[in-house]
Amino acid sequence: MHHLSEQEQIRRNKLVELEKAGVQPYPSELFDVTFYAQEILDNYHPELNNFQEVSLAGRLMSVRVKGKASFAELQDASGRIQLYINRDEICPGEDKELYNTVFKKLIDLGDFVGVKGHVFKTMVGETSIHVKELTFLSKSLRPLPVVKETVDEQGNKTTYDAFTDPEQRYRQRYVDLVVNPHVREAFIKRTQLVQAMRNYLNDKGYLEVETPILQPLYGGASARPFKTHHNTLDMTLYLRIANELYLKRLIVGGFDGVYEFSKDFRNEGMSRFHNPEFTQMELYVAYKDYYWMMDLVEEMVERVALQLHGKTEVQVGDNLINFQRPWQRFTMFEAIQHFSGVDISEMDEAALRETAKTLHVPLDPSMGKAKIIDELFGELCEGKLIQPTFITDYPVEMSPLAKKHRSKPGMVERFEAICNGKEICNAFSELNDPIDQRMRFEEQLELAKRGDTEAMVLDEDFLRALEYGMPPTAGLGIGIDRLSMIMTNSNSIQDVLFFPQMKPEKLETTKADKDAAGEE
RNA sequence: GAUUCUGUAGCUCAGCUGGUAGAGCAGUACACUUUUAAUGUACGGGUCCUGGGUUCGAAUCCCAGCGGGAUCACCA
Repeated sequence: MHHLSEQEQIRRNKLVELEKAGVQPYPSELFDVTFYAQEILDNYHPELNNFQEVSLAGRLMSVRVKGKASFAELQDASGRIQLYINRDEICPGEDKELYNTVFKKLIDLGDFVGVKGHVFKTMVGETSIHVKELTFLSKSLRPLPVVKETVDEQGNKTTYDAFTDPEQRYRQRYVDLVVNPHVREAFIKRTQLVQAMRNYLNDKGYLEVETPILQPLYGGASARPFKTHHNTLDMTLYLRIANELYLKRLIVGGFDGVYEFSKDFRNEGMSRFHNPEFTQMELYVAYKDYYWMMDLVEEMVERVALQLHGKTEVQVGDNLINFQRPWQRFTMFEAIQHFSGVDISEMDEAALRETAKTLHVPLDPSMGKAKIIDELFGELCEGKLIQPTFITDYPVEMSPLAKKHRSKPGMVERFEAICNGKEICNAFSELNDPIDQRMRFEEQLELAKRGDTEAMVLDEDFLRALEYGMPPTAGLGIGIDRLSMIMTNSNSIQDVLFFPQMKPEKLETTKADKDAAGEE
């Protein structure tokens, strides 16, 4: 138990006083809610005389006592609406305790109440609930930050004492959500984004599936995994870094379109674009290739933008991004030529190194040809690609699960979509030649031997599946957090994750902490 | 991981070249029956992130640590 502040102690005292006054601070029975605040604000018209019997519940966010009548604001899941509470209306008889003691003394900002009454407009024109019945629903023992707002004649909002400290906002997201309505909006948009994608994929007839998160071998991406241990089996398990290899097994098994929204885990650095656990949507469709998949991505993302914003344009920082089809398409070489003026498509490693030097792109001596090309692209192009753009045809060395290009030696049939200077998806014609796949895995093993901690591991069972035969397949991975950042104009991944990963704060040690420590 | 900024009341913040800690909101008490950042009067509230050091004296200066933000590097 932490040390109680003066205000917390006062609220605890009020809890006792409420019970003495015969008011349950945490009643059990349901409270029947018939309307949301926003519905009333949107649809109430005095001449229609509508909303004459309403029942709402929520948190009291402000109270202005004016003697025997008071104004308060009730915040429910939809928004805020003003309450008008008149002493003699909620206390029709001789006993005025509900108003004088319970409402005026024992109810605090943040407490949950239910109200019944009718809607009207005050003299200054504010749509309000004329409260006839006030029901106490739940006591709040900690004071919430009090954020105030004014709106001038032009409709410009000025906020006072906004709750802005990022650390507190992320650690106590519940508080952030209560007092910062824009935060709630961003998360609703994220959910709508996922729903729009799911609806799109379901309309196409693809099957949403679930594959293991705890895996004996990790694969499908180049990344370091989290490692854990299963006690009964006494074996090491890894948290998945991607779901690619399991989904392809399902294509082998005869499903011809499968997708999964998956939490993946990568044991790597954190930044405003990286959280240790993040969400991807991966999709695999049989008998298709990467050109087909590009069309799908365009259509799906355009549809997401339309569903979230009602238009294909989305403001992201200083950029207005337009998701309308078709998107620009560049091969990697074309993109580099476009932004640097240099055609590197026929260059060997030495010439590439020379080019990098003249373009001031720093290189590491250990980098091979493919890595240099990737570096050139990353340095010269990626940040400049603001409008959604497909970059196609990557060096084979960097894509061990992608099919070799049908006509360009040394390349694979792969594309990424870049938007606002960042990758939002990665896709390819899937490698389904089991002999080629085995060789690619073996090359990864070589990389690992040379110290590459992110090299892929060889998955015998996956190869066995491929040997039974997998149809030509197009595969896609799309970063949901990244796409959410764009669609909600968020500058940090922490703004699209309810509970971003943080170092533990100093709270009193709990029993669970001690147990966990004891087991190590 | 590097650089840099930052940590003071429940919240948002001031606190200068070191001298017993301040404001607004929130809280408490009183007044006020259509107010709206309600208003008026009075009052209470602090581990100045933690630990060392310098000093007669540290929120302030120095060192170390912890948390957070931003930028950069690796990665989705």
